[in-house]
Amino acid sequence: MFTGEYRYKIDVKKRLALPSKFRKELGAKVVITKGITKCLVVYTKNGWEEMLGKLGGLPITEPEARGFARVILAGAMEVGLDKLGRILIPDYLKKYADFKKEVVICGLNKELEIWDAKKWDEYITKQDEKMNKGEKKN
Amino acid sequence: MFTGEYRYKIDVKKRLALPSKFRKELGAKVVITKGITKCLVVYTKNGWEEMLGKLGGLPITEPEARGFARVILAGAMEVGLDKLGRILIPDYLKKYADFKKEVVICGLNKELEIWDAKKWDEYITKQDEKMNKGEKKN
DNA sequence: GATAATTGTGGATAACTGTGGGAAAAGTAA
DNA sequence: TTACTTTTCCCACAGTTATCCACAATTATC
Repeated sequence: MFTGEYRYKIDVKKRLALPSKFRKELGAKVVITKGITKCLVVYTKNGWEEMLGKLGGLPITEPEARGFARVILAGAMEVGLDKLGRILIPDYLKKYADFKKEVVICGLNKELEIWDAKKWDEYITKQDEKMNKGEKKN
Repeated sequence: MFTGEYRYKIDVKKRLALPSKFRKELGAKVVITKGITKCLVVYTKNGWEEMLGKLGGLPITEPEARGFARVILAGAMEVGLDKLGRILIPDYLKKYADFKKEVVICGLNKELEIWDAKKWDEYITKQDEKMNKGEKKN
């Protein structure tokens, strides 16, 4: 079970350390793919299998269904953790999520999400305010 | 299992490298044919057999289905990988998919698709936006 | 609080692979 | 045949990626 918010930097070689707390649970390989709100999602091997199961047998002749499969499958990349627990972020995913240098990794129970730090800050501030909007300003 | 998005160039001799990750799984020969949305599809030997099975399941008396089968079958070509993992793209397929120099190869579980890079970018950007459309603008 | 262990970050080196080009072989046309 | 184009096979090189290691800063332990 993954929880919490962690800040890391992507280095010049596009490497990103995953929180050391999570490494045992993540295993040697993970699957990274596109998430909603232009962030990335990291699945464990098992988590990914489950995800694939939901895709199920798609009718290959349907452009609509095929389009969906394209986004999910072509977006996904299996990446190995190096000896120090880092993964490589493929270019196209880095671009998709608009990563600058600093990112936020957050635990979401079964999976992780990776956000560009600035985007996360803005997003979470907004969410915090929404949650507290009934409260008086002080 | 094929996943991810890779960019390659077709050289002057119409050769195209397939992602090195995939070569073991692809084997020495693959089948390349026309796909939906003016892209090309690459099957492994086994994948192609399966595909043939599915085509056989279609009602051959239906002009629609028969047309589909014609395009796929008449479009198909068995091509071998050279020592460096490259295949030759036949002229008529190159024309069909409107390849300029740069193409995108994407993994779709059992098969690969090859797109002209520019076309892919436009397509996938649109799909990405669709996936994120629930998001509020600010 | 001091020492030891862990971990985030950056580099260096070695291996791999994308891409281009050349030579040999095979096909074509005169 | 000869001259010329096209295809096939092989290799070279540059740029990228993988692997290993170092250092500093943080965290844990006693």
